[in-house]
Amino acid sequence: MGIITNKEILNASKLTLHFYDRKNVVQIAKELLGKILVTKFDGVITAGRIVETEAYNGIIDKASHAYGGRRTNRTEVMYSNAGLAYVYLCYGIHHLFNVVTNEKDVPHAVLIRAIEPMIGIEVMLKRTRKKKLDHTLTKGPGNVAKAMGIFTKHSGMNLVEDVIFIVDDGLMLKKNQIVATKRIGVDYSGEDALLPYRFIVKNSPFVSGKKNK
DNA sequence: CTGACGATTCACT
DNA sequence: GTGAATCGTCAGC
Repeated sequence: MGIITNKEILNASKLTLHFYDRKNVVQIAKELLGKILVTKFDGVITAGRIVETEAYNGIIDKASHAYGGRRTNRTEVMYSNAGLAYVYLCYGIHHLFNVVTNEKDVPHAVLIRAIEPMIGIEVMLKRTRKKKLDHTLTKGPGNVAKAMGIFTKHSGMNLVEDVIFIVDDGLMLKKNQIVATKRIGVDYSGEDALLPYRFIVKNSPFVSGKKNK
């Protein structure tokens, strides 16, 4: 979806608290498509275009860790102010990166499920121990966090700072490039598993749950 | 303290 | 399509 330079990333406008603190988490998940996720650890920048997200709609969403108002050490960050990272370990192996939305005490979040690598591909390959770039590098939430160098220790980090953040370079997706589907891996949540809370950029080879390898 | 399990990925049949 | 990997979290005792 286009080349971008290091400089352009840093000149693009970073999403602010105002983007994250809105009430409609599904709308935010949709709007995050096309934005650019950036990490800058010790001056090393990696970045990729977001092409797949999922909304988790707080205490009424059976698929959410915060369903029923469940409040634990792990999920506490979702109850914080918007614009923080919620990162947790899944299956003891994978670190999953989410963006906390809505106001304090409303535990909404958006899971970033896939990006298209743009900057720091060599670094991403090293982090993931992969030999060459293909769509498995950043396809699926576990792979996104791994390639971007995001771990559970980053949970609670403020996305308005300069370490993990999201920028808008002005790319506008056409309406017909965006598809809504049911979420992945949440079959345990009954009828809520059917909600159209997953958003993907049509035809992106980096979107999960597709053929190829 | 204990046991069950997960917003996944990958190798293998 | 099936199953293993691997460990922090959480409910229950």
